[in-house]
Amino acid sequence: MVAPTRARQARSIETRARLLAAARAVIAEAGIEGAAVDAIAERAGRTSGSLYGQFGSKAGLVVALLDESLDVVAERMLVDIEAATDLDGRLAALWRNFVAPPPTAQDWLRVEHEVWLWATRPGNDEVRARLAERYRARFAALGEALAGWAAEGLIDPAAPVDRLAALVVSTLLGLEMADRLEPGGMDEPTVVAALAALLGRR
Amino acid sequence: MVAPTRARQARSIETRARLLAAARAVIAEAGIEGAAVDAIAERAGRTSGSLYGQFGSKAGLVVALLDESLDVVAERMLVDIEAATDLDGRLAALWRNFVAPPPTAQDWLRVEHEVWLWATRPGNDEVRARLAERYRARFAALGEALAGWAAEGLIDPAAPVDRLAALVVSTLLGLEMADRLEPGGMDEPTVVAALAALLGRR
DNA sequence: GTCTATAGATTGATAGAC
DNA sequence: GTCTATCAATCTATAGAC
Repeated sequence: MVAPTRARQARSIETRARLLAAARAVIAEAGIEGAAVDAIAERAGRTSGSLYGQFGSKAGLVVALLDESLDVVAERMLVDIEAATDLDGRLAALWRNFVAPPPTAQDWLRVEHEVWLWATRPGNDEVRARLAERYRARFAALGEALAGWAAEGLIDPAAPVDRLAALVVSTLLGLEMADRLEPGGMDEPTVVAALAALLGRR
Repeated sequence: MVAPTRARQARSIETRARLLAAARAVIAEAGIEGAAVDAIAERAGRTSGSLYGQFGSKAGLVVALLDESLDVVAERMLVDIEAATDLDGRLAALWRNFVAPPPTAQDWLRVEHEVWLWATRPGNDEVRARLAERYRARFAALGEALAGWAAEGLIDPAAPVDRLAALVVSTLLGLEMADRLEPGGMDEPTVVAALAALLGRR
């Protein structure tokens, strides 16, 4: 029989997706250590048993979440960057897409922040290595886009472009925290000006 | 009798200091949720009972740690800034003092990062408000120093100085994470150049 | 103010049925 | 692959002696 197997597979895939989405939401609220596996499973409409079947452990779930989150955030950044026409528009889009809208609960950047801090704790060395590796790849891609900006004559970077990309992402994470500490405390013009200065606006 | 009371007070003060130092170390290693009160008390050479006697709860301890940490970090920043003679020297000192030396375990900035993330979680609103208030005061002080730089003609800031201070501290926190993810990945010249660009070097 | 002892709740993870 | 049931470990916090 093939059909029942297919149906099983489909349900398994959906379970995985639901657990990842639930983990993102719960971790954004409570942090990684504060997110109980039962709470995650319950929000996903499953039980903790299925979580262990899918990911083996809580750490395994977090790593899977890390992989997914990194891809999504990186792709969104690139889309934002290429959609806008001028430098200010591009930088504003970058900022707005990740920090501004708390109603739709854009938990992506927040979760990335939690995972980053978690991965850099002593003892999580394998995870940190994996995360560092993935970030290198992301910085390279973002660096290419920035090289394009430089070719267009929009910016005049002082540092190598891939290092510049690391600088931009780090700054965004820091600014995201400042904005969360005091919502609205970081207004868009200030952020855009800061990023433009970092990139060496022409 | 007065002497025994004095001795009691002295021991109480020492207990408080030891618990705070132990909390800093354990939280830097394991995060806030991952730091067990027994582990903190044990490292301080006390028991969890004394912790509750001093701080009432684990959250109370973290808040006390937050207050102390904020003061120390802020004062160090100002000292660094005023010790150096030129702009690059000042910015390099800022960076070096907090991120570079992991042997002596400068856990301050790391703990501040953990606390910041913790305080901005939903449900910790009172703590977040307190932290935001304290940061406002710190940013004002750091802003004054930056205003001095501007008066000296070292920088030409695009944003108001207190907002600029928030920008600098946020960026430092972001860069600290990048450096921790890949130690040495953020070299000092790049960081100094980034901060100088942010401040509007003349 | 600090200790010992312990309560009471919650945690991550496993075993076995289906 | 998912569920039910459950274990052992760990956690925060409290009570009472000193």
